[in-house]
Amino acid sequence: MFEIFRKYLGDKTTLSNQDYALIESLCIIKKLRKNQYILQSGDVWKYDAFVCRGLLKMYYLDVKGQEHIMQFAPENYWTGDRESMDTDLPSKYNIDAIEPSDILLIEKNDFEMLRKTIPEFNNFVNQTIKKNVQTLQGRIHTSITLSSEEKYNNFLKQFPDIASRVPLHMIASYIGISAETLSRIRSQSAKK
Amino acid sequence: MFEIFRKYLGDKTTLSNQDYALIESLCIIKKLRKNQYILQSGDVWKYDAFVCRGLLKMYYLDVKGQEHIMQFAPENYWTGDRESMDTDLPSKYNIDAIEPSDILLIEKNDFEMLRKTIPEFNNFVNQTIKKNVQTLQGRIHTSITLSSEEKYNNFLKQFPDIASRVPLHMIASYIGISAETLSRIRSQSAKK
DNA sequence: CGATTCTTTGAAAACAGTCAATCTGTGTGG
DNA sequence: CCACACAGATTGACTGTTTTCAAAGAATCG
Repeated sequence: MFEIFRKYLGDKTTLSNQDYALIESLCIIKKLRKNQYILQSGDVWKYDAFVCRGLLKMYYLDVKGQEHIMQFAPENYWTGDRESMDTDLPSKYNIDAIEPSDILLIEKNDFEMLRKTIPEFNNFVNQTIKKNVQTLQGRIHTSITLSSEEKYNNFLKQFPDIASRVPLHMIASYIGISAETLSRIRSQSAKK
Repeated sequence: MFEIFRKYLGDKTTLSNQDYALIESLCIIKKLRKNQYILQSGDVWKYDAFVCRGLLKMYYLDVKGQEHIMQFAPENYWTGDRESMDTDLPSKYNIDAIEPSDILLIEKNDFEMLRKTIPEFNNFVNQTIKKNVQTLQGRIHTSITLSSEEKYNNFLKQFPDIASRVPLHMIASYIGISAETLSRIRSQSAKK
């Protein structure tokens, strides 16, 4: 299972076998069943999580028990609540597996150590953070700019793979509209 | 004017006079009149910009000519289009001054150099980026979770200073609703 | 003062949310 | 292997919210 992570890193960096050995020694392997949590609101998050296989979601549960999806994390994506990790405060969010998944966890301090000891790894992480910021900004942009229909089309364009793997109501939750509205939007679009 | 930046840095870091001298030598001072651009869509952004005085906004102009505000940057905030800077691609956004403003620009390469030569400065930048990520995530959270009224109240709580300095229609633009709707929401709230 | 920008208001239309019922497909246990 | 339960999707009717357009009132600035 580490092989997948190794391959991912190999695409983005040039690390020595020693580096890989060090990284591997710090990885905690976790196999998740469908619906299994890796974070529940109230817990403090202490890891960086890399998804090798499967699909997770991070979401907020409001007072009415409704789910608001902040992020989908398919294979080769990172997930976790950075805010909780950085502040050591309990998380507002939940993360669980939409599909049976394999993930790697690296403990916060180990991760920092890796960044300090392997400059290449650090550069790679900085790159990843930059991309992440771009993604977040893009989502804000679409959320204040686009109509519901445009948001949906944009989602399909941006995450075609995810769109076909998750139920419609989760896409609705992600873009911030009700499942019924999305269903109607989609049937309207189909007519054209 | 550098004094303001120095004070800001002093609050967050412990730098030597030498460090400050180096930083100052790379700062480009810019005074802006009201409505003056520092970035227009189509340009490539190449700086980190620190606001010493005044208030800027970063926004997207849609096909109808409507403004969608991505960020307000008052004194002691950073602004700029990181995406354009990181990718060297033309920006989609505009940045201009809502109030007469004084800003400091540090050229992208100089900024990187500072991060490499002054570890304290680098740590500080990393902290700032973390906070920025939290802010972005928080905004996504509110945008998919809250009603229009709640978004407005949340804005007032989060940015009371800005709320009193910008016209209502800019707040509306920032939270992603029409100016008329916000006007009505506000008069409703007043009744209670 | 005159011009511009900002805010408010009204009325109509478009849009989205809710609730409840039905339909569909899938998978599990008997 | 069937029947049933269950999760997801769709639809209708209704309600509530938001947008749009237009016009009129404030407020601000040179």
